[in-house]
Amino acid sequence: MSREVRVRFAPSPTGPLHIGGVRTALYNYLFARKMGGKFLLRIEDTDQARFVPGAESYIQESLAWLGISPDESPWNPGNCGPYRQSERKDSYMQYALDLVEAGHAYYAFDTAEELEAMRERLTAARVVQPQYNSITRTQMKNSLTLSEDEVKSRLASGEPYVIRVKIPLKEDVRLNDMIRGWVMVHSSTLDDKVLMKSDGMPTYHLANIVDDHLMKITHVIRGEEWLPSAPLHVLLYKFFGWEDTMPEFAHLPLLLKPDGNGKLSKRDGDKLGFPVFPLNWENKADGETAAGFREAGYLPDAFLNFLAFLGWNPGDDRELFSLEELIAAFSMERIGKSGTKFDIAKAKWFNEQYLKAMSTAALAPFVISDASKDGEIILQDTAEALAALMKERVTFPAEIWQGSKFVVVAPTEFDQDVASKRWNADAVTLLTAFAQTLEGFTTNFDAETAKTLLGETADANEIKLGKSMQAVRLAVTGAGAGPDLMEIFAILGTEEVAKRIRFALATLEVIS
RNA sequence: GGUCGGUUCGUCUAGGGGUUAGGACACGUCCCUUUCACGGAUGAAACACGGGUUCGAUUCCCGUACCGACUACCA
Repeated sequence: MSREVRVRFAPSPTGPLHIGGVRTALYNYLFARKMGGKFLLRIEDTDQARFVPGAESYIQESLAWLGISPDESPWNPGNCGPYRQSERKDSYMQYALDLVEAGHAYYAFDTAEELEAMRERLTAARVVQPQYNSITRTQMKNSLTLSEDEVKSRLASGEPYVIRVKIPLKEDVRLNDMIRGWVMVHSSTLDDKVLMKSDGMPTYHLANIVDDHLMKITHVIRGEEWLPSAPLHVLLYKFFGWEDTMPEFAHLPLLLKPDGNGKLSKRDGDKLGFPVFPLNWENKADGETAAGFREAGYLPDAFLNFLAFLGWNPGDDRELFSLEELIAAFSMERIGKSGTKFDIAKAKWFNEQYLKAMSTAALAPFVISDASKDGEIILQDTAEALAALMKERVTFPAEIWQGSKFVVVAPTEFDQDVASKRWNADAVTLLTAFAQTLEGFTTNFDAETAKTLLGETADANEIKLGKSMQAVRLAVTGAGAGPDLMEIFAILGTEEVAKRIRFALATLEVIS
């Protein structure tokens, strides 16, 4: 029998959703769509202490921005709710108790101090790995060492306790990871992980397995940092008797720092000057902030495309994929095994490609909005004209207005470097004559006409146009470089161009 | 330290017993051009190391080195 594919993204609301998490969500989404299955989102908020208000809505907004919204989630529940573990709290204890009953788990009463003492003792005795396991549990206070009566009375008296999994002494635990193949570990290297915490909440390991089972998850696609605990999870499925529906595992390679080594972290973004989060973030409680790709000017489709290629490739030379195309091309077999260093230059390149492909009409809102921030109200037509002028030469939408606002706001200052090199007698002659020419010109003034007109004026005055061109640009735009000057002339019109030239003529000093 | 995972140009990667080891980003040069970009062309640039298997290993096996993850009543 083949089950409907159901995958989940299960973040913890402990802060802004990290870019690595976004990629994990994306791969889950792509796989679900590819297989005609469902993509669910489950909030893993079992740690009260680390809960951060606002983090959950941040996750929701991030996924919505990218268009990879889940089929089932706390905000649009399916049949397997609730989708927040805190709201499923009551169900976990019984599963833990079942494990105790079956002899696969036990109560432990050790205090934090006793645990610490044990670790110190073991470290002093040069035991390589101090851990609560099949050896050390015989010396601790738990239902394996205490009498049945004592356990009962401790439980009855309300003494705090945890429930720990009882890892078998000698057993090879193996799992067939979709990305890594067979991975085998010996149970003697595993420790008796806490399943139920003393606050009555389950740990990740318990809640995760129980919920994945209850939510009929068929494939667990998650970061490689979970690989070491995967054997424990396999063991838990076995203890629960759920082996026949145990999901397949796929452990994704990690996103690494661009320089040096290690996992990509928030600090890297701060240090290198680019975001490592999808959206801007601010923690109201402690004032912590983080920069987001959206606000930095990245287009969602470009960002998605970039993210998809961090650890996956389609096997051919194509790089530009829409979300639909990613779904069609995606396959788990083509996910790499090794960690991926994060390269912001490539992200910029993707953004440029998508920007170029966008229509000027679609770009206009960015321009209008940026202009209004400068106190300039511009029309759709103007915004589109500026977008047409700039979109092939910028990385981010904000650079359109930034690089072309001189069209709307006439320059009052001129680039001194350019002026000192180019504002010579020839330039002044040419510009004076050109301004006069423009005055009498009333027919259609397009880029082609402007070019002809300027050329004729230069010829008439026996001036080499090439040498004076930058001065012309300077007079009209205030800068020595920028988009096609003739296109700018066409947008400005004869009157405005003439006016600007006269202003420059009156303002700039001629070099000898 | 232990367990697990990984290792092809600076980066992302394709490939896989016999290849001039391919592409993309970034970088250099040239062309286009009124500037700056875009675009086009082109260049430099990689199989971690040592054994083994083999007629032949970058590819398969073993070891070493290096990198990473994990090693909590966090996920």
